[in-house]
Amino acid sequence: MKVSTRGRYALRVMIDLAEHSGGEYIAMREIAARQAISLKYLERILPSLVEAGIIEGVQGKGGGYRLLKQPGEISVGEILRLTEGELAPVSCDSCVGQLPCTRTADCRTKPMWDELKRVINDYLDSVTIEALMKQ
Amino acid sequence: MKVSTRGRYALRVMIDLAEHSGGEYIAMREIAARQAISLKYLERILPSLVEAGIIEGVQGKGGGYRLLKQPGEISVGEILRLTEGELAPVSCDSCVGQLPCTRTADCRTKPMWDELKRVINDYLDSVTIEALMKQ
DNA sequence: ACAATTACCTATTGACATGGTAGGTAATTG
DNA sequence: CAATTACCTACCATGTCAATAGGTAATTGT
Repeated sequence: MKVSTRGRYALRVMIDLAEHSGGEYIAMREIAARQAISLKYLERILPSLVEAGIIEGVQGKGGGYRLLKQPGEISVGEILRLTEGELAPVSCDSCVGQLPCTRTADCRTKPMWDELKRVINDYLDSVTIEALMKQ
Repeated sequence: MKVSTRGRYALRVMIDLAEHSGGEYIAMREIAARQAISLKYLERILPSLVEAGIIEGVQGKGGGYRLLKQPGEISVGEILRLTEGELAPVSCDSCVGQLPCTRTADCRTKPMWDELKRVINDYLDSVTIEALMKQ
């Protein structure tokens, strides 16, 4: 039941970008230094955020990254789903599709896991990067 | 962000015990067979539940396990905390104790993680074994 | 006495995920 | 020409998960 560094680092980058952006591009090297995160490691985390259209990366001298959306319009849930994968506490694919389920007692817990997933996602979707900045 | 088999198995055992108990003791071998879980593996999961006074184990012929509380008085959160450890999405001990925190941006996320933990625990504490049985 | 059963211990294994490190090429831009 | 992202491969060390295996001891009903 842990969120890994991928997701936590991504959040820190988003906050950093939001705080230091006046529209110009920010080199990832700066952020890596500021946040004390390996540049190479960050390099492997960011593409999913670019792909999703949340940030933009520009090559060349003076290039770097920039937010494409307002901090108030980016939710924590969004970032974590992109970097961590689905925020589901249990991956219960084993039951899905094959009915009747072979593990009765196990599937009796499925509605609860589904609801837990909903609770988690609802909360994380309600928090924005902007809200985090104001802490 | 996953709940491991330890917690999931423990829940299945609790449901099984609740369903098959008329006060008598149930051999763990029966449950292992019924739930298709390795007996040896179960043997290592149960002690924490015994220690917490949720179930009782009796040795000797005719012995086995039994619930010590009503299914309606045992919460899922309780079982998972005993078998999985603390249900916190982030173990942010690094900041605690040392002020001022060295990672400003990271700690800006702490209140959110705390709240997420609360949300998760609140939900899981609201669901009882009895409720699961009725699914 | 005997069989059943939990209680408790150690050790090992295979698979997988995590959290990086290292090094390179290509493309783009001021 | 230098800076910078984009994208790639490969590797590694550590830890966790999910068991498996085997044993001893203690307890209990019959």
